[in-house]
Amino acid sequence: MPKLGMPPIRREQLIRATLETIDQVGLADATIAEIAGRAGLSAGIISHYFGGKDGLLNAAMRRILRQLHDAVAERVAAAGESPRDKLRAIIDGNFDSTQVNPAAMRVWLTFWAASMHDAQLRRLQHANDRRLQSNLAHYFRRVLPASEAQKAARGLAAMIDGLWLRGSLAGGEFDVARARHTAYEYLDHYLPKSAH
Amino acid sequence: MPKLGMPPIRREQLIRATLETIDQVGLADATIAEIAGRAGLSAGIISHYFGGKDGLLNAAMRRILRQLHDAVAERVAAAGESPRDKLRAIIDGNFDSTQVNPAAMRVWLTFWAASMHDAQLRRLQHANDRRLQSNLAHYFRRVLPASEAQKAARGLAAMIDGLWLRGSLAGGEFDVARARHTAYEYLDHYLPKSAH
Amino acid sequence: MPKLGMPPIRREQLIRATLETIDQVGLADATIAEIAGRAGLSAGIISHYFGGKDGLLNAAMRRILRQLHDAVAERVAAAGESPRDKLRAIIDGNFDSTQVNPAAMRVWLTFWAASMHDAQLRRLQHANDRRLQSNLAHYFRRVLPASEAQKAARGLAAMIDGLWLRGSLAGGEFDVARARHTAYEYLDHYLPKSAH
Amino acid sequence: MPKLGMPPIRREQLIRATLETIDQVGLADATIAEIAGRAGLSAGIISHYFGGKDGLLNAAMRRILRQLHDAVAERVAAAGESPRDKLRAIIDGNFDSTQVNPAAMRVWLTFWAASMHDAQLRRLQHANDRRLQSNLAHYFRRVLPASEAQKAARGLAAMIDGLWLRGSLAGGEFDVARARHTAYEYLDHYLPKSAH
DNA sequence: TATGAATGAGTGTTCATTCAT
DNA sequence: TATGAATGAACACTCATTCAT
Repeated sequence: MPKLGMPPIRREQLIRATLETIDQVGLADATIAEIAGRAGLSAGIISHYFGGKDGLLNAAMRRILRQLHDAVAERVAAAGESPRDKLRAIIDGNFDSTQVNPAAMRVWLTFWAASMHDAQLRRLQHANDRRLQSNLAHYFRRVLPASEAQKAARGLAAMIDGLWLRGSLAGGEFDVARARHTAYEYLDHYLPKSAH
Repeated sequence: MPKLGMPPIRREQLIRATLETIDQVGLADATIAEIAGRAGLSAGIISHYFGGKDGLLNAAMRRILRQLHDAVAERVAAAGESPRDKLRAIIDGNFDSTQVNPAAMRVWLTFWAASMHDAQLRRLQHANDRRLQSNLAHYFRRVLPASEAQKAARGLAAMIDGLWLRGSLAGGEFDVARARHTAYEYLDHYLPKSAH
Repeated sequence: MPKLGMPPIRREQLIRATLETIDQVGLADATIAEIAGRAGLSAGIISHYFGGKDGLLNAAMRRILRQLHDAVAERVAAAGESPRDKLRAIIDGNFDSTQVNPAAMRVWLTFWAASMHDAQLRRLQHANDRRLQSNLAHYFRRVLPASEAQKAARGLAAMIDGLWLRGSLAGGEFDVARARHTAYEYLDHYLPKSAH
Repeated sequence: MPKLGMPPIRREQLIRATLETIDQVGLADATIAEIAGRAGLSAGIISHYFGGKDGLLNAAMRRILRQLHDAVAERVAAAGESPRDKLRAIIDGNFDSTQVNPAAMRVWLTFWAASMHDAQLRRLQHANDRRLQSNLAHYFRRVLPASEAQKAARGLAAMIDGLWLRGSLAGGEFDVARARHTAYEYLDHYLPKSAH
């Protein structure tokens, strides 16, 4: 049916329905019938577009990783040129409102847990981890020796993820201001005074 | 031959097998056949002793919560009488080696994610949260006004859980010394100088 | 349910139901629900006993191969000691009434066609082919040089299978007497006069 | 642009793709997507031209029956006028190279098996059987009394099909010369000496 | 004429649960 | 007390078919 250009629309619908379903009923109850139903489509179409449920979950996880990446990239692009500005932009991107709302965090934690026993999801997770760290290390290297920069990047990455997860555990609203403040302090502790 | 006293032994076997299974293959693949197999028992017995899979998972979660509780209680009992000693004992108990090894943390995170969409597990989770907080508040109240004590307890509880989860994310060994140090600092920040 | 000794009975029931189903509705419509229904059992039990549909079909094909083997072995054991007697017994076994009734032949032809595109079934088919031929060659070698024996065995095997299939195509009753007569003539043509 | 004359071309493409698919992957895996893909067309078109998959399979079987019919008719037309020449021509047509190559035989056997449980295909099969036999009987009647002619036709038809199937079972090259020789002998056995 | 998006019935399989022993 | 045979609902997936364009 020459309703051309449907594929990207359908994929989008299905990925959104997947994230919504995981948020609301959890991964264990996220059957393809449930997901397709929320998307207003039939179950069969999931295999048609994503090759199967695994493909859809994979695409859904990629989606939230990409949203995070985009949120960070935007802020970094808009930031000033100093390493400190760039690093603060990375922090801000990670605490973007698209990332720290309750629904997103529930989905994140779900994928996190799932990735512990699913090779494909773990790969995505690790790629994301590495990207955050190398991104941080890139800017630290401008003002710190290589080994110091690595250490600082590792520490800040852990702090960001830690604050992040601490937020998802709290259940209530994520206190962005406070998380940002904590991360900023951590950052300044590693930056040479001259770079402040 | 009735084999008196079998029930507690069987329950123990099955709960251990459940935790081991969740650690190794994940909750999604933790079928009762798999669990019973690891326990060296038949699948049917799970319904016999726990009323069903849900009952077993519930019991397994209670088990790890109780282990945490015991680890804390022991330390508190052995600690000095000052609020600071007691509060440090609570922190130490939470970072006990039975709690921060990779397997235990994997299971914890799994239950954490599951409790987001399972009413029974959520209840256990919340009860545990409240217990930690009221425990902390109890000792804070000895040296702080009620409202201050509440706030301090809430903050320290979040810090403990946060450090804890940050550790499970890191994947490697949990740095107990550092986590304890961070929590101690947080604690001293809230305690009046006179209580140090 | 300690109704001990059920497995072999169930397997038997299911294999019989499979052959009956293939005979009556064909392989394409031989769903596990249909088969299990004819056996008076639930569909799930097939995976339980045979690991899946493939396993059951495999077992069913093995069954008819084994029945053929047994029919031949019995006749050979009861036959006189001369190569001619043994070879005639092999022929007779292949045209045993358990093998040449319409239902059996329909199932045979079905498996034959299926084995053209199914690796597992083809393996069974070939193993059976080789067994028939080596069985024939064994007796031919007593009165013929090796290479001659091979050729004779190859020829007689083809003749047996050919008559057999010709029968299944005819649709009506298999004319055992005529098939046997034809095969005997073929046999005598290869045997040295002294061996008649 | 209506592209006049497309229908017959499309039908041809699809029938060929069907036979090719059945040869290579078997009837069970001959999905319409697979067939349409081999034809370089979309899946929907099959229902358009053949009303559905059944219609296509029907047409494909008709095709191979017609190819056989044509091969026979050609030879009969070119043959001498004696019954013996005509009958030999019918035999030759059945062992035409278009009929006895491995691919054609695999498809034949597949349809054969399928026709055992599919009313439509069985009808085609029987019509073909009857045509062969009445064709043979027609020429036998010139030199034999009616009842004798029927019997001879039935025998020769069975022999032809039998040799044919025996060939498809052998797996290797079909020995046309030998099959023809066997059928000729059978034929001469029934023909009155004067008709040789 | 031909497409390809979409459906939904049907399939094999898994698995928690039941129950006779 | 404990088994393991058996069930049946739920699942992901396949595929012939339909239909708007």
